[in-house]
Amino acid sequence: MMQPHKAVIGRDPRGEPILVKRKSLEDAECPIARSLDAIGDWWSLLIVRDALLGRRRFGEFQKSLGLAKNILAARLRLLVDKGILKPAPASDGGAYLEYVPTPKGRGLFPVLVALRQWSEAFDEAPEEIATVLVDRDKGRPVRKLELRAQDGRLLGFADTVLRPKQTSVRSRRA
Amino acid sequence: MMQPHKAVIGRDPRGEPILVKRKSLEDAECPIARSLDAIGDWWSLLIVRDALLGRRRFGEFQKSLGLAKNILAARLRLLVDKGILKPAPASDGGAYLEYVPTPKGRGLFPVLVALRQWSEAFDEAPEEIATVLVDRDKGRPVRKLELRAQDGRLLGFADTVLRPKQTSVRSRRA
DNA sequence: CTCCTATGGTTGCATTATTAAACCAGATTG
DNA sequence: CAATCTGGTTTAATAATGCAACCATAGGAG
Repeated sequence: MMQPHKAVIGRDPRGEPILVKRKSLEDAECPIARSLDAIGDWWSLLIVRDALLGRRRFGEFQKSLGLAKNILAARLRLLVDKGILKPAPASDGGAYLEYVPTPKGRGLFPVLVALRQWSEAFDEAPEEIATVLVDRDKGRPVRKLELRAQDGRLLGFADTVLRPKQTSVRSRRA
Repeated sequence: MMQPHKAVIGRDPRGEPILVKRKSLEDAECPIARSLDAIGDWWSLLIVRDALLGRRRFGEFQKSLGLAKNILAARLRLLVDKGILKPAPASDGGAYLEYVPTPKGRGLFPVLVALRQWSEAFDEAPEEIATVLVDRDKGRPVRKLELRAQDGRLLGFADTVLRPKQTSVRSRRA
């Protein structure tokens, strides 16, 4: 069985095994690092995207993404472990599991929208993008994501600042 | 018994075997896949985060992130290639390069905010998150990112739909 | 029931990526 | 001009990925 974050990376001069984790970000203080620890690999977010588009079954994901089946199996296990997908018996009475996004999984929607809009704005070949995200009611493209202050002012990157939380005597990393 | 398997997928002009490479997503039609092709690995987004926080130099990134120097060098090259960072002579007159975010790099700000807010909302140990993103003027936490329709209605995941773009008559590639 | 096929994986193994550490060149300091 | 700092590259190891083979279960045909 795979042990994702532990490995012997070598022996010291006395032959002692040196045990080191693959860099894991799960106990970082930075929330961005923490989120990347859950979904920061090549495939996880794409699986979540597919799940939010309504795909549910192993074969659907595999066909849609074209990734190796062992990798897909490992990723699905990870996403289930992290509470992003939940396994459920097949809704059509079939014999196999379905993988359904949890609220935590649906909570990634803004992340996916942000990535989409970044591509739309900065990609070098935007004409190759095949889809548009539209408002279901009116069928018109959505606006860009907006970040606002509590009083409603629209905020850009330069209008924000990262402040240490005051709850404990932690050293600040950023 | 299984035959020894060689993952040779072709031959280059000199007859050397072309071997399996990592999947590239750069010509996907999905803009999320396209963005992940640029910044979808373990470290790139964290480097961008650091750059947006004002870090500029190789040593600053390395100390902050704690990643191997060869990996950092490779990632910086990649981010420069993708137009996310731009190398510039050191602003303090020193001899080395600085890596400065371009507009495309600053355009990742909403992605970083979305990831941060996802952690804040769903992380199992949110008390370990050390910082808050605040409005610079008032010093108060920002609101959650908002997705709106063109007429201003606030949109959730279920209020949107992905629509195929109307493509030109000509290139209807399979 | 047996054979055949489809689905949903696991296993084996070659290749690639990541890592820590050693090394190195140019710039800065003593 | 030696020592040290900065900014990397090289080396050698482990971990992750990709692909095809293999397997287990379910359903249908004969």
